[in-house]
Amino acid sequence: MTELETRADIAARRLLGSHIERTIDGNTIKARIVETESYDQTDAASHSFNGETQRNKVMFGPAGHAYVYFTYGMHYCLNIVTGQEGEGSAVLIRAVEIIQGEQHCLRSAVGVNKANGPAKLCQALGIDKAMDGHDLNEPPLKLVLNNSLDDARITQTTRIGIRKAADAPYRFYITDSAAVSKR
DNA sequence: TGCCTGATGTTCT
DNA sequence: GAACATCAGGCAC
Repeated sequence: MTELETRADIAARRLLGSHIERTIDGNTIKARIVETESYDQTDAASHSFNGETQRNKVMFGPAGHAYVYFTYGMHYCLNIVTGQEGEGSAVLIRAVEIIQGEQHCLRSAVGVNKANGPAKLCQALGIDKAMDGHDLNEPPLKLVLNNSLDDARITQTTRIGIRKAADAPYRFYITDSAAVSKR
């Protein structure tokens, strides 16, 4: 996972087009990452901005691990830890496209609406706090890097759904994907 | 189509 | 006690 030991914004670009393999009850769901946001310790919107806490300690761990946090009382969001150990940087997975095993998803919505939001994709893939700190080299949640995506197909823009540092252009998505979240 | 609001619990100040 | 990296449904236009 050394490719993720880099700046969060660079890692966020690399993660676009990569695959997540989620195994539930022996069934594998494959999803392509189409939208990401990067966060690091210099960023006021990041959980790591105010230093390490019990909640965000995974962010300060080694790259290639999952940081899952609970928000708004009912939703989980999946991040992938990037950068060097102790750096406190991570990439939020905002949206994925299900490319295999859609029938095994734990969410009933159809088509691109299945996983076009950070909380929706966690629901669809059955990701919760049990996955916090999970090594993404191992099942039941694996990250398969794929750097074949052409830079010209990536759009960089400002993040959404946050108040702090909302002007920072740390959101990345695959321009021609239908699964990119609207808000 | 687009804005508003309720649901809900963890975390931090 | 307030903030929060959200979502879905309801309502007005």
